Amino acid sequence: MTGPVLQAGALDLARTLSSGQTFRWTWSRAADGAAEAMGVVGRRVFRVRQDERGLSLLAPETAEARTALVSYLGLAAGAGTIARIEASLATDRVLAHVLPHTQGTGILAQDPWEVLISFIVSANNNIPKISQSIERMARALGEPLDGGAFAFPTPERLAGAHPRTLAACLLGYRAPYVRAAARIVADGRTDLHALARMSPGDARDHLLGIPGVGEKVADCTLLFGLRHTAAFPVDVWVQRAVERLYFRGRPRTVRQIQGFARGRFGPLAGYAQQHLFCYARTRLRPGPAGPGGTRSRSLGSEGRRSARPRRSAIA
DNA sequence: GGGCAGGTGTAAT
DNA sequence: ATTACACCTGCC
Repeated sequence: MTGPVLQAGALDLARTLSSGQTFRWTWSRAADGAAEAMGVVGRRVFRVRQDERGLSLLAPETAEARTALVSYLGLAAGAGTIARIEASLATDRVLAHVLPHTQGTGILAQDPWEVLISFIVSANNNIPKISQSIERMARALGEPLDGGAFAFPTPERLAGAHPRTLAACLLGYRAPYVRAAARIVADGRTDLHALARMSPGDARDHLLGIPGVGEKVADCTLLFGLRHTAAFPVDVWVQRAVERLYFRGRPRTVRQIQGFARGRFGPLAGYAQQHLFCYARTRLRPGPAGPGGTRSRSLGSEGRRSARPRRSAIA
């Protein structure tokens, strides 16, 4: 029996957890075909499921865990928040066509420390390897949890890690950045919770002073860790989507795209970014990928008639 | 086997 | 302020 259903509103669990903002969730197929997700949040190992009945927490079965999950999923402000935000975004002509493919994508309330390190690791990297590196860091340096899982390492543990340990996590040339960032946080030069109380601009400036943190990683930390929803991280996918959908495929600099996003989406830019990112990942992907064979190469505002190809939900 | 993957640091203009 | 380049590593 699945436990009581949570008030998820319009949240789409699969889309949210696979939208590139977190790297610690895996998927499995339940006996009845529904997708179940397992992930480490803080010191808890969550098992979550979403089907026709709604969203349910399979484990841990405690009231505290339920509260923590609701908070983590960004539902603390109320289950209707996502629907309201999407209604607002839909007033944008382009997003109105994007949203049918991406609706339900929420923004998680993650630990800014974990977000910071995860996105330092993400630089010039690919998603499977990012997940693998993070998993190895947890296994090597994190607190053991139930079920053979491990918590994300603390700043102190990561700062004190032997270079060989970090090398075994396949961090490559990012290892010194991870180490330096961990030291800065561990010794208090950066107080991530204090950053949460600063203005987004000041917090961003501070983050940019951390080794391995450029504009993209700083904006990801602002958005996913500090919940500054005006932040607009521009990665290659978002850049691609904005150029295609808003500039007729003409190249734009990251600077131009940031300025565009700020003016066009304002305080909801972060949400717009999530939808554009998901859209690009599922529909603007060049070349063949996945079991379905070749993907459509057609780009731009055409090609939005058929249902999107169901990506196998394996993280 | 060269290129690429959710960028950043550095050295040049 | 902008541009070019190298970069661990696994995968195609």
